[in-house]
Amino acid sequence: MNLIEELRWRGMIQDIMPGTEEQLLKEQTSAYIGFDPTAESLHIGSLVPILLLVHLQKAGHKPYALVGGATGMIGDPTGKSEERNLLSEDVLQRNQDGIQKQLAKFLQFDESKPNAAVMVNNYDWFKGMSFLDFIRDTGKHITVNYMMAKDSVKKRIESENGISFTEFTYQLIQGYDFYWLYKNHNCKLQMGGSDQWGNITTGAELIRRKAGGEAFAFTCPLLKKADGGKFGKSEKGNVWLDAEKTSPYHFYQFWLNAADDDAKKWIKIFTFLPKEAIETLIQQHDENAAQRLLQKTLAKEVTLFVHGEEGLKQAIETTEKLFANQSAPAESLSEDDLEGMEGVVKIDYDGDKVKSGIDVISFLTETNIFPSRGEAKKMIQNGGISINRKKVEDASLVIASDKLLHSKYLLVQKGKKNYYLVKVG
RNA sequence: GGGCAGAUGGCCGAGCGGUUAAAGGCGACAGACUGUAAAUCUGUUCUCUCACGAGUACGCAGGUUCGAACCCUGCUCUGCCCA
Repeated sequence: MNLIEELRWRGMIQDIMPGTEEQLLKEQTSAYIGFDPTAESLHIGSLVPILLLVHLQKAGHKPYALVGGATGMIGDPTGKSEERNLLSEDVLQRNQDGIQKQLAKFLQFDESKPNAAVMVNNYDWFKGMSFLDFIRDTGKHITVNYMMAKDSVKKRIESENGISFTEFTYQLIQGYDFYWLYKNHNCKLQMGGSDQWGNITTGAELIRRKAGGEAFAFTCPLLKKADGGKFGKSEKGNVWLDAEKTSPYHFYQFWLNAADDDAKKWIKIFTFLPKEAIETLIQQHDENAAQRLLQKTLAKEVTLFVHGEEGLKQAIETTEKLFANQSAPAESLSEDDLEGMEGVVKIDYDGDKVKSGIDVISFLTETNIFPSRGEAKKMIQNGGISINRKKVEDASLVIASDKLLHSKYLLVQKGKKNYYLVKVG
């Protein structure tokens, strides 16, 4: 299978410009994807573009990861119903640094290889450019009519909030990136999420008109969950690639909780398992879905890719302790089991209060598991709180020393999946 | 500069003098069911409170009224149209 065939089979191609496949077969091709520095860390939504670059590099082509230091200052109107707030420059700087660090982990930057990955930042070529230069040299090549026809712009023009000139120019700025990379790095291909199609074609158009060159592109579908929800959000919010922001355990849990239909799609996209292996897995899963073989494999592979062996090991260990034997009493967990649970929120609590006995509600608020007594009470009434795996039925329950595991721990559950280990000292 | 329309809880969106902490939907959280799924059903969803209750809230500032998200005045912002 060639690269495009492979990606097509994996469901990673949405739109593709004619000639792209031929170009990739013809020669080693340089290709780029841009990443917006909207946050300090990338999240799993950005994993798809990263994987595109990885596949590309594996196929012998040369990947360029572009960090949008300049475009991030403008704000992409794509998919946004209203004007965004601009990020301040120091926030941008911090975000760029964080993202660069992460990208470096996934691609091969070894310069002795001809297809070593390259990191670029579009701020480098925009910072010295004057407005007049830009509108004379670049703006002149693209008509406003062309720009307005783009979906992202059209929607905003029709909406009641309108679109600022700043965001309107976004596609030109991004288009210029493609042109610049074409000119300076012979980069002929741009990839991205399908929402980027409009911006990408502007760049290709610019290369055609301004340089008389030929450019190619393809996009991958934007992921949604089977229930229509946004991909990449868990109960905890965004799922980040940074272990500090989303622990390997929570990361692993995200994939483990994928719906069946999603798991079937995602395993193709997010793992490098070969076609036959995946087909076998899907078949096995259909025979016995309750085993969740697909989810387990998916979670394992992706966690390994992002967090490495050690992160995966910890994630699985914690998962097994917390979920494998749910009917087992909490007392069966050893001290090491409790201490070793990575990703579980650990809280220290005043031992004297437990010795003299404390009501659950005060306990839950003083440990900051709940911000207010009212909320804690409501959750107990809803049956959403367990302590040491026993559901708290009565809001007036008193916690005393006899509840402690190994005389110093309390395992608190908020809902089914949120665990807190309270260490009493 | 002129005219018109609009600004309601995380979002959408009703309300148009008292019964409105504000219908309905979405989202979110929890429970039951299950496979730590999906679908479904149930509960919760301004803040504080065990509770009774209290405090804030319908763009901002004033005013009319026993009483205003709803009426009046001024201001701010947004969209549309005209110059």
